[in-house]
Amino acid sequence: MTHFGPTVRHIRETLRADDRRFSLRQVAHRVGVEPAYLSKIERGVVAPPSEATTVRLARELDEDPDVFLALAGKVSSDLQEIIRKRPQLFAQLIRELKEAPDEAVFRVVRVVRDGDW
Amino acid sequence: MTHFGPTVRHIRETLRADDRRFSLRQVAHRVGVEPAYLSKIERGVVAPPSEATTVRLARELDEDPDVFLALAGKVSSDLQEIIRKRPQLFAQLIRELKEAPDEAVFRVVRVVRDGDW
DNA sequence: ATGAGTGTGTACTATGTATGACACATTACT
DNA sequence: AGTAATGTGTCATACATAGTACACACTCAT
Repeated sequence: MTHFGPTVRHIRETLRADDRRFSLRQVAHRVGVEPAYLSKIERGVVAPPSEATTVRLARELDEDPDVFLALAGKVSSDLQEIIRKRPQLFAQLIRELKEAPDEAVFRVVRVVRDGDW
Repeated sequence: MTHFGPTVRHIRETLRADDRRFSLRQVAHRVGVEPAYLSKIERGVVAPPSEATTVRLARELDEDPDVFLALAGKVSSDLQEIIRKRPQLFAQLIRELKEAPDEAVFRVVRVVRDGDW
């Protein structure tokens, strides 16, 4: 959808600059997919991989899994599960925060984290 | 996954008690699917339908689409899109609220709604 | 008793998702 | 120069998703 493949490639090549262990083949091997497949992913020849593979790839490249999933057009299944347990409550909250500036959302996070519930 | 089919059947049959227009066939027709398919859905013979069909079904039965989607094991794509635009922020918020009691989440909703952002 | 309306079984299909396997040409070391 | 490692093209596949189409048997109101 967005830039998933090229972004992955860029990050990997940056890491590779000072560590030869970040060749496509070696990363593919550690992530547990075929090199040809990772090659296609990075060039956007195929759609981004499954959630599980995306997360392993993120970890391997030391990136935030939620960000990688977002780039891949997905939302972590554990977040989805939380929402599904109280759909009305979370739907309302998330839609309410749609237009709110980052700072406002973050303030809410802090309120919740430090709150006395 | 959960009770999607049987729940739909129960709701439809309740509506049907005082309105014959809520037969399986007629609802299927208005929703835009084959009767045989809706029959299988209600009995759980097949998985819940697509997001679009689930929402049309919810509307037809006068139920909350987000709740129906949750029963179907899904999360509305518009919510997912909101999350994907700021994955770290929303991931943090949602995980933080995972264990919070309903009242606490609702208080947050109110704070946001009435807030001066 | 009959014709309309009802729910369901069986069979089929089209498209998408998520990869694997292998061979090949190029480039990088030693 | 020769070997090792690298990225990629082509082909194939297994499974999931999201339904349609048709025929059949039953019920129910007229």
